[in-house]
Amino acid sequence: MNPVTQQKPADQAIAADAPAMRADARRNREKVLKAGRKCLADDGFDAQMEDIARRAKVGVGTVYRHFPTKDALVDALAAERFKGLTEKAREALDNPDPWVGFAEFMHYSASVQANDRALSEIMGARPETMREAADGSGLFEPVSKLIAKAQKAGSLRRDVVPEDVPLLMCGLARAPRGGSKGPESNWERYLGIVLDGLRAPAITKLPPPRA
Amino acid sequence: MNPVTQQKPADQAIAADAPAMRADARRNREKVLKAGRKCLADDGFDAQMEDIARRAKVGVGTVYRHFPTKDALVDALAAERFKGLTEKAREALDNPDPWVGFAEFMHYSASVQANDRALSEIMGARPETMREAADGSGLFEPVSKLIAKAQKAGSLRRDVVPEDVPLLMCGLARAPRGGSKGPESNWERYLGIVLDGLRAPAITKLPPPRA
DNA sequence: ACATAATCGGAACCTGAGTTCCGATTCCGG
DNA sequence: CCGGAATCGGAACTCAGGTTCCGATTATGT
Repeated sequence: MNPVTQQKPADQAIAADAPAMRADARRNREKVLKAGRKCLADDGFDAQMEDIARRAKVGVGTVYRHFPTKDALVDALAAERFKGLTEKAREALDNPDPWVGFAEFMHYSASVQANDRALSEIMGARPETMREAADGSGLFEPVSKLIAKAQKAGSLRRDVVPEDVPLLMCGLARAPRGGSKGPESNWERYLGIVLDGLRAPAITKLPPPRA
Repeated sequence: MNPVTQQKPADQAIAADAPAMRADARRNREKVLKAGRKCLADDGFDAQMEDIARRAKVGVGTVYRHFPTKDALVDALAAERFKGLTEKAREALDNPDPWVGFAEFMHYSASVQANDRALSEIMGARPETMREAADGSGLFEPVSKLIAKAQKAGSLRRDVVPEDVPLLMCGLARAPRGGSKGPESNWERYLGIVLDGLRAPAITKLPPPRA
């Protein structure tokens, strides 16, 4: 209504680098991030802002000063995790054995999700957020190379395409919490099965990927 | 406070068979069930009671008369689905080729989940409900036999145990909604990979299953 | 057709959780 | 050491969505 009403910058986190952010502010920002990591990892998206604030020993208001929205906080932390994935994918590219590199990446990816419920929820139920975070961290490129390399070496089945990766990671995302409740689950068994399914030569013929 | 306060029968659906339920009541019950199926399939657990009521052309009160709680309704419908799975597993046992029978069961399981968001959410995020529904429908037994048979025939890897099935189904649950949003996703590709991973002989050694 | 009781419908209520607001507090340059 | 500005904290607000309530409606036995 008011002509000067300004939109909230659509969910972005408040700049962390700010030319001159007061020292206590930066300190609190870190505390919020750390608390957020822990709470979101434990309770997933259900984690409550108040819990995060309490754990950070800070008022809710402070949390909101740094992250205008719960989603903003979640996104920020998701971005962190994806950066980690991307880094790992790059490292894996250096592995002399392309298959081992690929497998290591998958293992890392699964284990991260097993320890971070929020991440696994994003992977499994929020394609939007996931796409953004993945793009933002440039995950696609190293993963594509990883796949191409392993296929050229003849160890990865020929019919998987880079676009399958989100799908695979989603499956992995779900598995961790499958049967039992403990954070320690049987995800490594599941991963083992999927990896064997990804080896060359393929037996089951896959339908063509849908855009 | 009042000494005669009576507890709500802990989430059970109201008996459907009732000795003498009024005809319109039974009719409405059906309408609610049908609407519930559709809404839950589309929106998962987020489906709203009012939407269900509206779709059933009925008031919310009526929904609550038949199902004292949203969970009760969800449970009731989950039970239906699990009954279907169990039936399919029994049929699969009759297949002359144990591997084909097993694969068919997995395919059915995945496709049901691809078309029912609520079911896939239960599989992926509510071990409790899932366990109950599975036990209630006796799913475990035919599945165990299916596995044993396929292993004896030498087509299914030796190191999978019946307890892995929930895990596998969870992964399948997640995959459907992986990358894209459309109800039609690439789940069949994912299933193909997992099936190949389940074939004998195993390559990757799986860690022992955790209770 | 009538009485009675079960059933219906949907407005109103309640709770939980994200978000806003503003007086109190803390930082930092002069 | 001071003053102003940025930051903090947490009470209060808002809103969505599950659940309850009760007068109106409708089915069923006689």
